[in-house]
Amino acid sequence: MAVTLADVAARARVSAATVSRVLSGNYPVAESTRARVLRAVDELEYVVNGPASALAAATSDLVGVLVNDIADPFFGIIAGAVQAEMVTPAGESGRGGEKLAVICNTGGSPERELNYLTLLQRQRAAAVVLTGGAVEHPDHAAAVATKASRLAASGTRVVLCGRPPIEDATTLAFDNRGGARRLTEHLLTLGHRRIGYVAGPAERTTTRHRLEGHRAALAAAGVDQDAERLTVHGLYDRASGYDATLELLRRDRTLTAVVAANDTIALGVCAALRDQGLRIPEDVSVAGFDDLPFSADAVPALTTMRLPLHEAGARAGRLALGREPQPPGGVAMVRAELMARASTAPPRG
Amino acid sequence: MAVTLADVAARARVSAATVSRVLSGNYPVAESTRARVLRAVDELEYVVNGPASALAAATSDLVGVLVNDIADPFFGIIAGAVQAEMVTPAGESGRGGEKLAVICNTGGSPERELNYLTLLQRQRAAAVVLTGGAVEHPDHAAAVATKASRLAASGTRVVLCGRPPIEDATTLAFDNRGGARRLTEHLLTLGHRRIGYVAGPAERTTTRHRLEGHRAALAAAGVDQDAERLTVHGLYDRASGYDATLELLRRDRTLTAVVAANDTIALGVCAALRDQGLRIPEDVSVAGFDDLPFSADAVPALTTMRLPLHEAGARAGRLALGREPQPPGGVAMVRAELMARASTAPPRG
DNA sequence: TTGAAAGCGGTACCAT
DNA sequence: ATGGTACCGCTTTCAA
Repeated sequence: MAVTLADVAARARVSAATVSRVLSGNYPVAESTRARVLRAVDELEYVVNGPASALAAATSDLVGVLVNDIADPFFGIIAGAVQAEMVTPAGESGRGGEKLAVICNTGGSPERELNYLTLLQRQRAAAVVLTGGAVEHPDHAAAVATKASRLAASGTRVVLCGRPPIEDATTLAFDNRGGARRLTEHLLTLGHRRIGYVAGPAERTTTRHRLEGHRAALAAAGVDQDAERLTVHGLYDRASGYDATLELLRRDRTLTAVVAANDTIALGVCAALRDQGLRIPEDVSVAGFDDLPFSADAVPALTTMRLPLHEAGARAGRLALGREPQPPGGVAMVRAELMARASTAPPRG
Repeated sequence: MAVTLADVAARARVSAATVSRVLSGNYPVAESTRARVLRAVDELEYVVNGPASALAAATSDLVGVLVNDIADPFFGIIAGAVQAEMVTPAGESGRGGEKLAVICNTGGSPERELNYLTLLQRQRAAAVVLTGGAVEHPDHAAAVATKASRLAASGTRVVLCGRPPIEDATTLAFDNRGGARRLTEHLLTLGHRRIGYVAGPAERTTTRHRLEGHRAALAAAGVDQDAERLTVHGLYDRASGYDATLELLRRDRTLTAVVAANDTIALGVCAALRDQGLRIPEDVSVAGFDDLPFSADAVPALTTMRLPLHEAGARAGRLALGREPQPPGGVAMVRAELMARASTAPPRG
């Protein structure tokens, strides 16, 4: 039905082997035949059969990227950066040098995560990049580790981006704990003492680490007696931030600051505060995490920790392709940077 | 190296053919042997070789989703909805019924778009979903149409979501023109007469259609003499919205409203207005398009046209899988809904 | 209901 | 430098 290698070979009056060599460009071929082959390819509009070559070569040009929520720009930015690394640098042997980044949306579901890993294993993916916080349930963690080892064993590179290291994988770990700690320290330095915290889902590594950093800062300043009561858990979305804030205000109307586990939550926090007639930052200062592009527009007074998502994604992509040297020990820490805007305020009164 | 069908067959004491039948579930197999096979599969932790089966069956379980900018939630929402349709409804023949959605980020580049279409053709994708506005350059349009036909000819379903129809593809066209028209009509009804417009890149269908709708509304109200001068083009991002707004104010400081070609631009517009000391909506009303989740938080006073992105994506996914009947004529129009918030204001003075 | 065997379209080793 | 040719692992007639 479709044009095959053999058709091209016949037209170019060479063997299939030669055509294959021209196309993959990993073997010397006389310039004249090479030209003849390429012309035949063009004339016949030949397109390589991916599955066939993946089968024969025992490896495909797919790279899987797992994300928790593709509608969240946090993951969009990372995924986009990974994918951007997949295109061959200009000037290469133009033909088919690219990998195909497969972005898989797990929705944060452990089952779907494993499911996608299986799917990618089935596709004999060249690499898999797992992004974002991991679910901490022990069974699931073990299952993921097992799958990762199996993938690694079958030649698939495994890269983690934004979650704690596991064996057989290269890791770019985000400094969630340190970032959160410094964020809260910033508020403490401004004089805030009653600080609410809106956390993410309980069983996520990002949730736990950021909360730990926050608590550590409070403890160091000796103002952590109310920490438990001033923490509310929810999802990493706007609605949760909104609801959690109402709950926080119910528990303590005298809060002077609220820290959100990420910027999306922070937006909900701000909306709730506004609806309660509280001004930001005059009445309540708000801090977030990630510094997504719209954060500053949404709330000019928002203070956030900025993670270099684009760079992290790009690096993860290069690691997945084996284009960048492994970090020492297989683990690199990605630092977070404080974006304290001028309008962040000390507590009122 | 890896476990193969033959290994499973041997262990289950059946032929490879039988194992294949059990796994694909499209052929009667005795319950007893079926159980035996499945047990062998589990024991050996067998994972189907995707490329091999794609080669033999001449079709793969990949579905490509092309997006212009994966970091933009507009596309994230659509892509996520498409992907969500790929998982088999619970209760199905659990094993391997799922398709793998491949989200491809073109970055709005025509070359990359074609490139990805080739890549997907090479993978023998089961379907391809093209989302978002199309580039209008005639050569490129022709090239895309050709590729689409070729894909369709080789059994790949082609679905368009948010762009104008082409042959051999099923289309969900967004009502950009009508939506934009109604949006501007809303502002006119409030009494606005000097309305600025921040458009997207000139060669995009979405850009042109939305601008046409805006102009049509102005013309119908007889206030389009300044339309040309009050229109500034840019990219579909925040920075462009910011810069364009400064330019608009330079051209006419007495504007009472600004319409942005999408919500992301609208955020930049708002930021610029704020920085110029103008209040929203007291001094200048702002309207956007798409109503992304964060819009209302960012600017409570923002008026937008909401496109049902999630539903559109879900539907596109079902069309890609052949699970939903073709719309009559192969083209369905997706309506936009006006989200006029209470705080939208009539012009000052 | 099950098995045998011929491909599917490349790849890569071995010759020439 | 080029050709011949065994596979790669699964699907799918065709027979039994």
